[in-house]
Amino acid sequence: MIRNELTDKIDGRLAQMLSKIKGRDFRLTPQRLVILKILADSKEHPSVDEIYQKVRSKFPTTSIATVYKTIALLKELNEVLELGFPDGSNRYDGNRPYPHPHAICLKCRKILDPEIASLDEISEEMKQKTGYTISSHRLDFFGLCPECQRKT
Amino acid sequence: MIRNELTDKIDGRLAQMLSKIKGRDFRLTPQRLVILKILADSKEHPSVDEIYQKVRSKFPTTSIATVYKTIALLKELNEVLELGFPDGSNRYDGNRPYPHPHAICLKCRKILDPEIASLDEISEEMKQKTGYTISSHRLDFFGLCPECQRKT
DNA sequence: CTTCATGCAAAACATTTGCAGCTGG
DNA sequence: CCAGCTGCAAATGTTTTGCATGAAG
Repeated sequence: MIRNELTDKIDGRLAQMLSKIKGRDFRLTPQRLVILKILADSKEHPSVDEIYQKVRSKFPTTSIATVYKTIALLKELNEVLELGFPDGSNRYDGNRPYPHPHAICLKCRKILDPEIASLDEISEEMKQKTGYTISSHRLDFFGLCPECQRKT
Repeated sequence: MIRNELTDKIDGRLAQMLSKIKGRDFRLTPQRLVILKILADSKEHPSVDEIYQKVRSKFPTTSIATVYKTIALLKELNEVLELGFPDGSNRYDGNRPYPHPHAICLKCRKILDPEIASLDEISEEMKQKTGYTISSHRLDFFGLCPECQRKT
């Protein structure tokens, strides 16, 4: 069996999701399992429709309501991060379900998750200047990815 | 005539919007002027519906389509910042129509615009790590405002 | 006068909900 | 078994669009 850091991490995410599901009396249906797998390995930050199409390729009668309901469940369990956009083109990250910065290409919509230091500093400064308690954040940078820069 | 830094700034924003409007062959209707004024002085980051209600108190026959169309125009002219949220509760800032950080209360939805240093650093780090060109960003912190903390 | 803007209603979307029937545990 | 899930369709809520009428410049 082939094992490496990457597959271990994905398996870890799926296992984590499964344990949360079983923790309460939620059920593991075949459709749900497929959706969990897609999201656990969601480096491309898929949209609802992309998830829907993938599930249907395995279970053609699946309804989009099931996809939405499963995502809603995972959001409740804090096992998926929702990246909402004003135009409704929402994207989901089940691989890193906690707030983190994104680089978003305005042309091809590719999303990267770079590691950025010093976010804690800003968070602290924010607390002090506003008096708000900070429980989460959203940090997105918009521009052109290297590939789309070349094509322009 | 009473003048101070604040009213000057607001008047400045309105004047800026008006000059952009007249710059091309866009027309200045009474409804449009009211919407511009509301947005130029939008420290509360109003929603579409809040703007709609205010305009209707002055011009009762105004349609919500006109509000949407005017906002779309201002977005094109880069004279309003749209803060979109996944649940469709979008908010607008015509006072500072450029990207800047927000502190958003999860309970009462009050939004503050604190001045935060060192965002440029992060932007630079982002460029270097992703290879993206960065043309804009979005930085929101979510938590409870001081008032809602007291009530909890 | 000649566009462009308004206001209305319909359309377009994404997402949610209600419910009968199905099924995982 | 039976509570929870699925799939369908209808409902919801927001934003957009088409078009006839109205008004800014």
